[in-house]
Amino acid sequence: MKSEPDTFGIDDLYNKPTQTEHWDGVRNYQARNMMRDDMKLGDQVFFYHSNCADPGIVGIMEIVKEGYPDFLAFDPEDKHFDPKSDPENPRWMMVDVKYVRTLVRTISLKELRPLEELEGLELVKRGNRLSIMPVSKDQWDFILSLE
DNA sequence: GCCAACGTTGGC
DNA sequence: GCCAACGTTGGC
Repeated sequence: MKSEPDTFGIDDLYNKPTQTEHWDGVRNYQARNMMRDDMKLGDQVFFYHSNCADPGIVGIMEIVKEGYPDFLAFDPEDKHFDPKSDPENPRWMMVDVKYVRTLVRTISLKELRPLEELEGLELVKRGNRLSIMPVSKDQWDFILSLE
């Protein structure tokens, strides 16, 4: 899962009282579908810092609440408000994530991109802008072995 | 700040 | 249903 560290980084999650936060503001159908259908309680997730000096994987989180309506979409005052979503028929979903740990170092996109083992990883595909993407068990283990 | 890549919107 | 216009993402 990607987030911009200037907006909400791994340290912000760490500093939450319960080290837990809802992953709000996702307004992309593919990403929504993954939160709604694929992410299960206890699943581990990489925290990725995007749009910053050194984009890459910085930590690990865990799903502590499965997909439910993104209530910010209902709030006209909120920047993520979407008039087409309402409580009767919510268009956008989110999950709750909990901090697990920060990696001892950032595993940068630059470093991951050329690795043969990660061919097929969504993150390193050209032009990828998805903010949530799947990682296979093999890819996960391999990436962590680089830490 | 630039710009390529991509998703969404809306006229037709 | 096509596709041009537009807005956004995110690496660099």
